[in-house]
Amino acid sequence: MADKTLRDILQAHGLKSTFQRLSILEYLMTHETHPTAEMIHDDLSDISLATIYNTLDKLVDVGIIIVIDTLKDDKRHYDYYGEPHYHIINSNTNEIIDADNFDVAPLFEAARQVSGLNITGFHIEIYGVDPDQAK
Amino acid sequence: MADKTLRDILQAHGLKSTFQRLSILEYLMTHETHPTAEMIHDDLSDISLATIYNTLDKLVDVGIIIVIDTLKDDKRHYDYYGEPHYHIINSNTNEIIDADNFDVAPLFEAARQVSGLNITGFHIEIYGVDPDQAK
DNA sequence: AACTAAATTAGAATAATTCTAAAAGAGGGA
DNA sequence: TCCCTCTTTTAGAATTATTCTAATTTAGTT
Repeated sequence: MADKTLRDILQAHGLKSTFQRLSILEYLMTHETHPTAEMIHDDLSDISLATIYNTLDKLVDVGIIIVIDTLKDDKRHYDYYGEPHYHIINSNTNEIIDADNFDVAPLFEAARQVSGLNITGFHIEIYGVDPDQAK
Repeated sequence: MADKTLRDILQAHGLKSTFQRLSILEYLMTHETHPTAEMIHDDLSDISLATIYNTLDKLVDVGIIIVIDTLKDDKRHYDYYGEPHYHIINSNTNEIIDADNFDVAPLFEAARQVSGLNITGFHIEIYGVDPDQAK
């Protein structure tokens, strides 16, 4: 992961580059674990927890990452959002799978028709269970 | 709203009928406000806040209602889930619109293909802004 | 190199939600 | 109808993820 690229991403969204932001962004881009603020802080322990939260908020605001807060653990999980995608959550394990094999255009159009709004984004979570488990 | 019907709904999901559960369920069925626990407690002030939370958890567990916790206000909102539907959120006002003009079957099939899971449910939030507002 | 607005930080504060343990109630059976 | 047992309700305390504060440091520009 070239440092240059990370700086470019931040700059493209109007964010100053700092050691902390570069580290956190790289962390999110290279981990598929959908971590919480605390999990990031455990691994990047030189960065204060306040900065972890501040930075995550900023990255969410500009759309670089998104929040997943529909898990049962009462914590916010974060996900690098380079390309739009949806989430499949295994209710047996709470594992989150990224997927993009679905065209959201018809859904956007349906939402526009109902609401009259300009659609700007979406959050989709699909829940499932292991096929051999009762529920 | 016949009391009988409310009891039937609870019973069909294996929940005992209590005055508190009947009141909270009726409240959710007759309000389109997607209330928080606190909002429900404000209106049903004879019911303790602990019971509001306990009951909401139970109703979510059996699938009678669902949680919406992707708003910016850091509170959980609850929604009667008589029929499956998705949510359109106006980012200017945080208003939540219920909509069902979209067939989720293709999305379920896509998710099944990717994950191999038995799909059990979904949460969809579509975000939009008023057309005449920049963003 | 200096300047200024923005970012970082430690620690305190907040507040939504959960927990505890005691009292009340629901529903089934006799 | 009256127990009986298990579940539900409750007030208030406890928890904890997240936010706030105010002082320090830093990034990016002149």
